[in-house]
Formats: sequence, C-alpha cells, structure tokens
Amino acid sequence: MAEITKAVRGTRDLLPPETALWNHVDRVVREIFRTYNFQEIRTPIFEETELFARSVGEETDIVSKEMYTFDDGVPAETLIRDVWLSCHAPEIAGRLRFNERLINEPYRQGPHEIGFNAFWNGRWTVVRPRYPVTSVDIRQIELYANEWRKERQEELSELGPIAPRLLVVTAQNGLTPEIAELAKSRAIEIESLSIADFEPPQSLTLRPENTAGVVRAYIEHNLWQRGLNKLYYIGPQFRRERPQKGRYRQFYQIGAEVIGPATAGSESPARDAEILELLAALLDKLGIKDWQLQLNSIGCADDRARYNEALGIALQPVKGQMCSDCQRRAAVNPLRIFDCKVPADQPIIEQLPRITQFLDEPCRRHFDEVQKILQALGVRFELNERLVRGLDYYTRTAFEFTHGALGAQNAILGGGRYDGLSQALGGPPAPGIGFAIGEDRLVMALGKSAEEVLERPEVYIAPLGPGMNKECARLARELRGHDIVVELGDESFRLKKSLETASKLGAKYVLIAGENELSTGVFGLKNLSTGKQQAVPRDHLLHTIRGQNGL
RNA sequence: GUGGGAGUAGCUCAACUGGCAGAGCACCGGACUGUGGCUCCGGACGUUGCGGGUUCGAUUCCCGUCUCCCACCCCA
Repeated sequence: MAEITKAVRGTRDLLPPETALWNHVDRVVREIFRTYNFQEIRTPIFEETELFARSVGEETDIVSKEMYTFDDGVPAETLIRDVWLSCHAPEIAGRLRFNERLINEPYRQGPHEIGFNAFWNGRWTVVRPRYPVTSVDIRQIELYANEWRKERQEELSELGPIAPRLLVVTAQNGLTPEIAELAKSRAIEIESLSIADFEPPQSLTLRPENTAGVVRAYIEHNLWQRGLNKLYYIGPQFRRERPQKGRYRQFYQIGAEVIGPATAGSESPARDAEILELLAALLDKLGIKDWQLQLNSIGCADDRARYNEALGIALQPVKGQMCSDCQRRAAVNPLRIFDCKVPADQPIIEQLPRITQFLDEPCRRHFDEVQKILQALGVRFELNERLVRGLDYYTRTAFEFTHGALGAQNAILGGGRYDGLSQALGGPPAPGIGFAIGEDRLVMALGKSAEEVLERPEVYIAPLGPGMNKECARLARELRGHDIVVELGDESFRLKKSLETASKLGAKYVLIAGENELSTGVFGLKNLSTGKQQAVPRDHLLHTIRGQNGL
C-alpha cells in the first residue's frame, strides 16, 4: 500500500512557530470585536448544497465549479452482499441518481431503465450497465448480469453463489403485468420495491464562505427577535481552485455580519461606516501599513437591472474590439468587464456607463451618508467605480481592502451589503452588511515574524541526577499553577545539556535542582541573559522569578 | 480549467557539454563527570518528487505524472 506522506493539493499544515502568529492575529481580532460589541458565531463546516446555490449564486464560479460537494448517504466503505438485476420505470430514474458516478446516460434511454443494483451495507446502490438498454428484454438482462459477474468473479466468489433475481422498481410500488410475465417465463425470482425504498441522499457542501451559513442560522433561530445582531466568525472555508499565492483550498476567514430588522437600524449607513472603521482599526492594530480602502455602491437590485441593460447596450457596438475574455464576460457577466487588465481595452472601459450613475435616490443618499461618516471618522478611502462584487447577494455598499505585498491577489478582505439575502433564503426581511478577511493573506501582510510573538518559557528546570525528576515535577507544577511558563528537563541530562537546551528555547531562567539543592532547600537560579546566578530558598522561588520578570 | 518556472540532506542551495551526490546552517556526541552562548574534534543525514525511456553509465537528455511557485480565469 502506498504511504500517505503529503497533505493534499492546496492544503497545508500550519506549524509552530508560525501558529503563534495566527494565534496572535486571532487574539487581536477577538479583542477588537469585543470592543465593538460583536459576538462569536460558529456554524457547521458543511451545509446543504442548495444554501450556497441560492445565496452565492448558481452562475458564479464558486458554485458552478469550485465547491466540495458530496452526497450524504452512500457509505464510503461498501461491501457487496448481493447483486440484483433490476429494471425501473424512467419516471423514478431521477430519484435513483444518488451516485452520479455510477449512473449516467444509458439510463436515460428507452421505455424502461435497466441496471444492476447492488445491496451494499444495507443500502441499495446502482452499478452502471455497460450498454444502453432500450427495452425490457430479460435475455439481455441475463447477458449483462453474467458479464458483470464474470468481471468480478474474484470479489464475488468470496461471497458465495448469487441467485439471479429480477428487481422491479416502479413509482407505484409494483410490477407491471408485462414484467411479471416475462420474469415468470424465465423462472427468475422477483423482488418488488417501491420508490420509497430509494431515499435520495442529501447533497452537502463544505462551506466556500460563511455569510450564507450565518444568515441561515439567523433565520433558523429567529435571531431577529433580538433586534440587531452583530456576529463574527473565524474558521476554515473550502474552495476547489488552483492554488496560488495566499490562496489555498482550505483557507481561513475572519468575518463579521451585522444583520437584523430594518427597524433595528440594520439598514442604516451608520452600520456600513462602523464596519469600515472597525476594519481600519483592526488593520492598524495589527500593524499592517499601506492598506487601501476601495469603496463603491452597486445599488439595489432594480438599479442593477437598469444598469445591466444600459451596459449591455453600450457594449453592443464596442465589444467586438475587446479581448476574448471581455467578449465572454459581455455575454455572461458584464459587470466583470471592469476587472479587465488588458491595456488595449482600458479606453473602451473608461467610456462605459458606471453603476453610480444608475443609483436611485435612496441608494445615493445611503452611499453619500456612508462617505460622510467615514470622513468625520478620518478613515481614508478611495472611490472605485470599477469595484464590483461577484456574489449574487450583494447590494449597495461594496468594498475591498487591498495591500501591496500580496502579488496579483492584492485584496486582503472584501465585503458589502446584502439587503435581500435573508428573504432570498426564505427568511424575514433582514438587511445586513458583512465582510470576510482572508486570514492566510492577512498573516502574510503582517510583516511580522513568528519569533516576535512567540512565547518563550520563563523557567527551565534542570533536574540533576537520579531521583530528581520527582522533585522537579513538583516544582514545575507549582510554578505553572502561578501562570509561569515552565519547561522541564530530565534527570539524565548533564547540566551542560540542560543549559544549552534552555538557551535554545529562549528561557529566561534555569532552575538548577540537584541533590545539594534538595538537601539544603536552596536552589540555583540562573539568569540566562546576564549569566548571573543566585541561590534562592525554595519558598522564595516564585517571588524571585516574578520579581525579576520585568528585568 | 489554461500558460510559464521549479522540485537534490531538517533548512538554503551547489554539482561543467551525461562520469563516485556536495557545502553552509541546523541536529547529535565528545573535548568539559554540577554551569549555556565562543572554539576545536567527531557523527548521523539522500529511493536527487514519483514512474517509464535513451545510454556502458542519468541529478543532468526525452516522455508521462504529482506537488509547489508565478500568472491567467475567477474570487472573500
């Protein structure tokens, strides 16, 4: 068996000391959220596929090709116990498609659908027939069955002989007289199942982002009854895309959502400004310099509809001169044309209408107000009329924070308002605004080394000689109980080795504990940076270590 | 999914047009039996990403494949 020695593509291990950096970020982030009165929410790491299709948008790349989706219900480890021949009526073929890899085109043909069913671990699953079958011909069924069995002789022989049977499944729970007659004439045993025996599995997806999950939870737990909800999350997300700088298939996001009934102020521009100011404060507190806030409004759904139409008309005469990507975008998602980096296209793009020209009065006022508050707060921003958002649920305010050190993937976080999302998912009206920070990229932008935030042991205890481990364990327990970081050596180590190790670990003190010290009750405490050593009675150890911490 | 670059010791990297796979750092031990950093001496360290081909001989050339990096597509 091949050894598994590598993390799968696009995933990675976060190792110490780098994890210290991540913990540092988490700590700072939680502290900021605390002062803005946000509370943590933790949603499941997978949800029903439908949730993401409905919120993120069926047509987005995320949903159409970048999600980790799987069917719940077909056991990964299966054991063939019995093999059946089957034919089922076409109207239930859809219900049988619980394993896409096993069923495909051949099932779509003919008046009846024919295949082999295997009873695996107490569940029915379907084995793809090798040829399209166009009619119920028992002779044909037998032929396929024999071929199939021949191919799998080795696995099947361990299971003993298999009785050929005909499995009939129909929507009405029963055999058609035609099939019954055929089976009888061939002396084949018949088992009849109803459609209810084939429960379609649930399609699940590893979350590609967390806003959908939060809004789902908001609806599920009637969170609107609390008024305004200010929620944050930190956790892994999953996207099946080609790895690149700062882009992993399991990546981490820090995000927050402000959501609630409009009467609770959730629709107010004050919320937008508060979120943006929070982010500015957060980046500053993390010591990230040189960030830029790009701001735009993409209006409400109506504005966007009118704008899309105008954009389409404006593109009509000029799109032929644009790059092939843009021609494709013009057809699929015209807004994305503004992402184009091809120099030759830029003059054309400059001439296109801008979404800001199409904002209705409330949207315009909202956007103006956001800007005014930001100015009052001294948060610097740049209007970027070309900033558009890819996900379906966004409305009005859209923003990104970018950072120079991140290569082509220069966005460190992004977000915006999503006033219609709750209703799109079947919930109550609940305007909201949120953002998500790519934590992998945030850590990259920190410009700080893990060593700077790594906590070093304060005391290294060096037991000297046989029998000293016991006493030193006691000492360690005592010090740790007083919140002192202690590393413990071993009585077999020579003192030289202990000192070396302690020095490498960056410990402040070495506590020397040999037989002499034990009998006199006075221990050697050596300061590794000054090289000075003093004799400290056991009762004073804690006090001495504490007292010198500041030095 | 597409294009380009790269993969050699734990890390950073050498190895000429194909000829015994190396250095620095790190690691372990000793000099020094209870006093670190400096120094000296010694030690361990590899399926050259994986698989195939050409060759007397492949880290080197060819093909395939995997992974990483950079960019595209796209995106919080």
